[in-house]
Amino acid sequence: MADPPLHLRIRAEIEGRILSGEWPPGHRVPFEHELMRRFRCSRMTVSKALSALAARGLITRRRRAGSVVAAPPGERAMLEIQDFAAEASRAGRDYRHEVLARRIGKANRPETASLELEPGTRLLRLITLHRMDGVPSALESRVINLAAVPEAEGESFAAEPPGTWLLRRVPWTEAAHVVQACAADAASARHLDVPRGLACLVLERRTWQSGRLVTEARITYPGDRHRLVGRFSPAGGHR
Amino acid sequence: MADPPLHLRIRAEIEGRILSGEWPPGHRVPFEHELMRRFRCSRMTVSKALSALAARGLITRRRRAGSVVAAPPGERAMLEIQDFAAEASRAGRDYRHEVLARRIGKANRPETASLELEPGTRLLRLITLHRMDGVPSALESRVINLAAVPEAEGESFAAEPPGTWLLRRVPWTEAAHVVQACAADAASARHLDVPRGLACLVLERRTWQSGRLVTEARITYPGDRHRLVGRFSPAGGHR
DNA sequence: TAGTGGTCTAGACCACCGC
DNA sequence: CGGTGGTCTAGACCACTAG
Repeated sequence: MADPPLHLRIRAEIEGRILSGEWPPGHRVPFEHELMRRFRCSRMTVSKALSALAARGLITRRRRAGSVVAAPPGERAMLEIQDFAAEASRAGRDYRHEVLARRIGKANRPETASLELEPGTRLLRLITLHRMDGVPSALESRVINLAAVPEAEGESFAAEPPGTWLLRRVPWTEAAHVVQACAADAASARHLDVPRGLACLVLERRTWQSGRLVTEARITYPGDRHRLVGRFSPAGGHR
Repeated sequence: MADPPLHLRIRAEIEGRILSGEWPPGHRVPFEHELMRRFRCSRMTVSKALSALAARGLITRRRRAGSVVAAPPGERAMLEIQDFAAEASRAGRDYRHEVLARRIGKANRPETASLELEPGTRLLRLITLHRMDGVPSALESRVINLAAVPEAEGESFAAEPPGTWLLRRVPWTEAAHVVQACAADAASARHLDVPRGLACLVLERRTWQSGRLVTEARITYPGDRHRLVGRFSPAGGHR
């Protein structure tokens, strides 16, 4: 009859009271020994349930004071960023890319500042056009830190676009994103085959490994051909 | 000398090997009893460490087969969506809003379909303009499900914009977001005081409570005045 | 200072599942 | 079948901190 494990039932009960609003932020959660009595179990079991809730940010636990319902987090959006090839194959479309430019140079002044690089760091700069069924769907301008990914220097990125190549190869520990809308400039409009000035979605992504910048990408999507979407729940899961 | 708790040290060691790439996806993590011997501790302690890694999606645990390093997730962007008032106060700017339109009506056909509502559901429709230091910074078009939030019917939203009001009042369990770029239409351009056709960032957010739609908001930002930003690590934390 | 949560132990039984 | 992880117990000591 008690198919779900006890610690999950304890967790679900408290979670329900918080998410339903019955226990508002600041409300004190029962002490561990109270829950032990109520559920007739050992302290480890209630501790497991409460720790899971704390890990998800639903409650705050303090010694002596007990646990209280945490303030709800600020609003966040979790957006999926599809790999071009994966997105295309799911949609049953043909994906191709072209490397429009590829050159190696040293980080210039603004880059050393904004990317927090050592002066003189060697960078691989790439401009790549992504096509779905032959139609230009995104223009990517990317910088790869050759000090972090030396193998990239010998790579032409003809077979695999740089984003996919890096994702397979370099385990990243941190990423930052900026999303904004921009009018297509002359060069972007030409490559994407859209009118100059068209509203475009620009996604900038920087990726670090243990504090060192691996790559920065600036991807321009024609606004009417691309949407970033995501669905998730406040504490944890996305789907 | 062992200041960090043992279960955290076990977790950190395994985490390090995974994130550094030393243990690629599919690599078998040592069995619990191996870790018990290596760290000279009880099974509960190693189990706690491994469970935390599994909860973060870094490993997959299977009976009999042991634990293996999980495949890295697809790329995701976690973006902060600032509350207007909070954002303004942090930046030391003056925030105000005006409710441009407010009316109650029944869900029309496309809405019942796209929002998964019962036909005839009563909706509160709002159009709100947000200003920073007097300058229009966002135009919001919102629908509130009065079946889910009946108190909204008597609310004028003069003192507090609807997003903030709802966030304080309604605990939500699920949200979906769409971000895209659009050219400002005539009405948006007029309200936002920008040229018609300007590239704008459009954020759509739908929020549910236990499967029932609470609200849908479509917020238009002039593209040159707003950026969505976010920073996070692959397994868990954002900051 | 007393009571809370944080950590840890040394067992135990069980469900699952690859061999 | 046997070994794995999943769960749970009944204790223990300690660090922290509100009162």
